[in-house]
Amino acid sequence: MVQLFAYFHRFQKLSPEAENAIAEISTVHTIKKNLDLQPIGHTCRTIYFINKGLARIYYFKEDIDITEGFYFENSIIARVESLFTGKPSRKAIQVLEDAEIIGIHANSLFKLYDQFHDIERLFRKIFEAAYVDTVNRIEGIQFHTAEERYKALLHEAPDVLKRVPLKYVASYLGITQVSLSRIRGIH
Amino acid sequence: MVQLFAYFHRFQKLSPEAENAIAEISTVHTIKKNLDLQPIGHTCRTIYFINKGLARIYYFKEDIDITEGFYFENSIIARVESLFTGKPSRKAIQVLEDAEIIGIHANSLFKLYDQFHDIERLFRKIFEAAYVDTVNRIEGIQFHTAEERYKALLHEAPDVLKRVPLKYVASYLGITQVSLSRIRGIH
DNA sequence: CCCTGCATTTAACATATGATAAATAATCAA
DNA sequence: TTGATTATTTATCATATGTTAAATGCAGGG
Repeated sequence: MVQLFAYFHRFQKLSPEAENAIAEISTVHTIKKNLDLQPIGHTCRTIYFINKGLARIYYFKEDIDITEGFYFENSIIARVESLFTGKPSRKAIQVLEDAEIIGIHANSLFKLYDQFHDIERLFRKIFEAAYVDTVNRIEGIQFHTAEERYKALLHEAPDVLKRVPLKYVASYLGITQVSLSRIRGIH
Repeated sequence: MVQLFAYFHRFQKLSPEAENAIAEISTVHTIKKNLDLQPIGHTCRTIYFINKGLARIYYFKEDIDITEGFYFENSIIARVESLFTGKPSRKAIQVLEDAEIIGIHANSLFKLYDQFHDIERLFRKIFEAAYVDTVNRIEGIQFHTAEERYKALLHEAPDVLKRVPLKYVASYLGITQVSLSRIRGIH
């Protein structure tokens, strides 16, 4: 849990009582490469933190596997469109390397919000930051060619290209795998 | 302010004291069509609520005007990538119809978070919902043709096409105005 | 009411990306 | 190591969207 609380601390200082309360509703999972941490069709009731490994959120659009995002060590991963609405998610979380992941039980966490103002504040800040990332990502998608998007990824998150199969990267960039391969070929 | 508090109430019940505190840091502006409510290059320190009218957030990418989003009556508008980071925004807010808008002073609001837990909770929920909208929008962009995106907009937000000049709609959809016109031509 | 300046459409051509198929390359289990 | 499976690249052709230019339509100010 050390890693998790160090991550939290960057957003918000917590009282020891608050940390304990979070620890009590959290469990550590080890999960093998390529397995789904959360399946399609179930409501998201867990917020995950990645200690070790790498995961993606994906869904199917007309039988085509589309990656919505990649998530690395020391980051939070959750299907927020389900977590914050209570609706079942059409998305799944898949682990792309053998991973160690902390799951925080969301309903219990939301109850802690009443008791610990600093916990509510912590997660407010975490999701505000994630919101900002998402807004910035739209800007990246909206008016760039596939090649520009590839180069931006190469520059901003080279780890994705080192650790993730290209077939998953292509849909993340909004193109086919064949196009991605062509773009890489040009250099 | 009635409209504003009715909107808030849909997310979170507030105490009368909390409502008063918000009212005290809020001011009503009337602003003429086509004027910028907030210019490019300044840090966002105000959260706006639209009582009447219609606005967009836009920016320039290599001299091309790009619309990031449209915002109608009874909604919140803010340049969150500046509001939540304190960095200057490369984006502006422009009013597209004569408008009446409530501005909430952000720094004062954030101070109220300490005093009124329910205000912090209110805005946590508001921005969680906005975050979900943004995540869903990425899904809409990622793997649809321009024609599909146009039809989706026609279906989900026909008001945009009725009230907004098409030149602004095109960049919102991630295409040129000529392409949009062609797509509309086919029906 | 008529200009004048924008907004929108139409047309012709250029290009990036998609689709399909086939060839290599890499991975993994036996 | 071998063979089977999966991932990636390469090639060809089709098509959607971009680019530029011109034509048409529309709105606001005098």
